[in-house]
Amino acid sequence: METLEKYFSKGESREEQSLVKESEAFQELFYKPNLATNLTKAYLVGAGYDGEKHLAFLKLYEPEEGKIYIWYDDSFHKPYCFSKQSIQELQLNEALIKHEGFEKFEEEEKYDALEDKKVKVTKIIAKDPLSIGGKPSGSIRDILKAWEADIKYTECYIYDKGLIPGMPYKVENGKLIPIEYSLNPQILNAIKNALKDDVNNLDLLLNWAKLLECPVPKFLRAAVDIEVYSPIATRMPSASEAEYPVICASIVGVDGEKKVFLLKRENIQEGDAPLPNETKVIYVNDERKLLLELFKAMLKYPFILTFNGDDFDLKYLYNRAKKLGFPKESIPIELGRESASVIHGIHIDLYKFFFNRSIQIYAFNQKYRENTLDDVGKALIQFGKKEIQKPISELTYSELAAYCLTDSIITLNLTTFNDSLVMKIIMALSRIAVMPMEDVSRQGVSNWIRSMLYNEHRKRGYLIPRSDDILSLKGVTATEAVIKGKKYKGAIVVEPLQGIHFNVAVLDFASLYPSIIKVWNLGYETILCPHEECKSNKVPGTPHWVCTKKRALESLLIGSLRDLRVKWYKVKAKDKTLNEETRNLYAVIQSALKVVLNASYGVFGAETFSLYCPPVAEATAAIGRYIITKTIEKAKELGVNVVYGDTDSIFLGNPTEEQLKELINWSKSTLKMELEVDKWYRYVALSSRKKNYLGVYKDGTVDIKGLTGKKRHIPEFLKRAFYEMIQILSQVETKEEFNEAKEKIKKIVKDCYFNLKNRKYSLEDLAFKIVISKPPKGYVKTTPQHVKAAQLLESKGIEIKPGDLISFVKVIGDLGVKPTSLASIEEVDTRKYVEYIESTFEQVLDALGTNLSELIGHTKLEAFFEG
DNA sequence: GCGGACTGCTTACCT
DNA sequence: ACAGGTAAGCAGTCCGCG
Repeated sequence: METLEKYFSKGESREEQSLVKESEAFQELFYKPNLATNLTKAYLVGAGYDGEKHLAFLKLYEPEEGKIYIWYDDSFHKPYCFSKQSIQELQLNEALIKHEGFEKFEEEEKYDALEDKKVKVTKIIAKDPLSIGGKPSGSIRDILKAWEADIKYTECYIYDKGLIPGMPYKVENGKLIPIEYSLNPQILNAIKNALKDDVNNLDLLLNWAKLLECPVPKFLRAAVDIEVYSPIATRMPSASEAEYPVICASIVGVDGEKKVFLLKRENIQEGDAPLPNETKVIYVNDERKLLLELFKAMLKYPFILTFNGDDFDLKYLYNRAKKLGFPKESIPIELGRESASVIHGIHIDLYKFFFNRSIQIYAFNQKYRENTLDDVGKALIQFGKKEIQKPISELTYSELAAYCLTDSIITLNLTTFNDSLVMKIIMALSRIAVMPMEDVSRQGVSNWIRSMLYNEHRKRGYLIPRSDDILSLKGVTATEAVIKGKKYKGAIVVEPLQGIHFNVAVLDFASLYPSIIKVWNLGYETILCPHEECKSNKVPGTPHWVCTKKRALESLLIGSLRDLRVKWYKVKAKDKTLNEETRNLYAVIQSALKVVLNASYGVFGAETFSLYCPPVAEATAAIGRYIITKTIEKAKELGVNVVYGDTDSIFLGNPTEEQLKELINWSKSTLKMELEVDKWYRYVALSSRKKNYLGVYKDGTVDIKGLTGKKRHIPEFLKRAFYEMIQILSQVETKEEFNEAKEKIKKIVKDCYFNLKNRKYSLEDLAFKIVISKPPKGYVKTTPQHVKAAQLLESKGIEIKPGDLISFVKVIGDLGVKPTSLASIEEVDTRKYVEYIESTFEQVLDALGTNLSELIGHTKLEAFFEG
């Protein structure tokens, strides 16, 4: 049996016994920033505002030393906003003139894109950011109609100085100088060549390429995790109260350092849970010492990673340290309203990053479904949380250490796997969004796009429009949505032609909506523009028109990013002549671009987007409908059988190469849209349902879309039976072979039914697993089954939070359901499960031109087997 | 008082 | 806090029924 002895660093642990004089110990933690006076190469990773010095500052990361340097603004840049009133008029505004934060006026000329004309504006300069906006009342933006008054000051600073977060800079005698990155001539030529069709915005495009191709440094980082004592096992201690002691903390560095700090408590056994070899286990008698040592260890790493550190770990540490009498300056943590930062560097909360829906779907292809460290870890690095059988507070020292350490290891590894993929994505997004890493990793895609567009406005001297002005000028939609309560009509789904179709080509438009925004010049300034002569340039299917005189910034930016992704990064990511590392890099960039592009249409229809402009979104969707409709017409004209289509794709039954070529060329020349062959199926099984099909590729791999058997809430036993059926269908090559397949499917259904009736399946197999999206009390209109189950769990004292996965089985009785953990196999309502078997299989049999009753010869499974 | 038709709610999915 | 469209199952309501 191994004991913890070997992990002890004997000397250190003796030292722990006698606490150094406290004040001296705290002194060690007092943060002394490294000031940037001369640096040869450092990356811009953060920005802030120093309230005492009244100066903006930047955080520059020097990767050779692994240190962060602080650089203070040397231009006396001040926060400001704009007014359309003249200085003379504003002079009469007493509240403004006498405002304690007001400094001075300056006259400026800006381009007002909403009106398409130059405007004279007055720049109202303030002494500090809060005076512009942010005070509970009486900020300058509250006393008059102001423009650009709700941009975060650090962002404002970054845009004005032309800085790009994530890019390298040097400092010479205190002066900050960008390090120009130039593309190597070979790459430059290759890009030019790939994009030769789009010469008009080549410069913009090459500028993006420079940002994206510029190498990313290695980040000296460590993951931190803590465990807190809790008197009630099922309850998470509150981070704002920080009532209970931190009993364990771990820190795992990318340099291999692994430390676990354990608080000595009474009646806790050492235990014999194994730990990784180089782990340093440090026991302390005093919780203050534990925090002190952890803080000291954190200070060595400029980048601190956590999983939910904003809301828990760092928040808890900060509040706990204060409670234990730490002087404020000795706590290397600062709490914001919704985040926690580390004073000496950068804190990245990976929970926030992985929780981001766009990241989850487009960057990681829905590989993880729940937003727990366990689920994300298992999905991305095949490494889940340590399983524990007891509450945290009852674990032995070694179990606790192993548990806590594992969390930090997973957290760190989530940023190291695949050649630090996650760090690279964050850097790429940081550069595209012109937003520091800490913000980009916490905020959603609509804020990234906002920041990208704001920066471009500033760069070009555009006045950033107020949301209410956009809305009052261009807030109206003209189409009616199919779904009640939606703002406008969306995409078309083609009625599927039920049955089996062999040799089906699936064509789709590459990035349809971004292409539309590019080709049709869509943006808040060009839709419903003020020019009489543009009014005839109508968006099909709507009364809206689009400007013919000015190019919209959105169209320009989204268009160039789209071209770069489709024609360069996507192609290079698949280029087998490149080595794996290079290909990977291209893949990372293309997926970051994908995340941004996929949202670029939706944001215009999202009220929370600061450039919200519903007719832009409506026009995009309308043009999409026009394009797919015209394409289907053309295909039919060419004599091709269109069997299905959805939004940007059409499924063509057995087309000739000639027909495909003609259709693709027609699309390019007539619609200005790039249509391409995306997939080629050996056969597709279409039921009568939309968004619901099974496609088998020539090599036998299968695409399953929308079928019940694939949905993640369905019981495991049914999923297994479903996939057995898929396995059989994947082997079918010809029409004739379906008969044989049907026989095999019949057997699967039969087996499934008998196992169910004879209660051969475990409760786990029978469990439905449904996410509860609100707290159980939040369901006032109806009480769905998973909520009933959740209520039962709550009555047993189990905490249920939004986002939890509720596992329940269907049972006989009034409620009809029970949580899996509280049910027994005898009370299972098999009839309900039989209905599920029926409907799951019917979906596929429907497409095969048969059904269960035909297959089995009876109308109901039950009747057939019982009879 | 009960069952069928209907609407609305909720979740999971597709593009 | 990116959008709209679709499938499925269940909850709840209304209506007819001497």
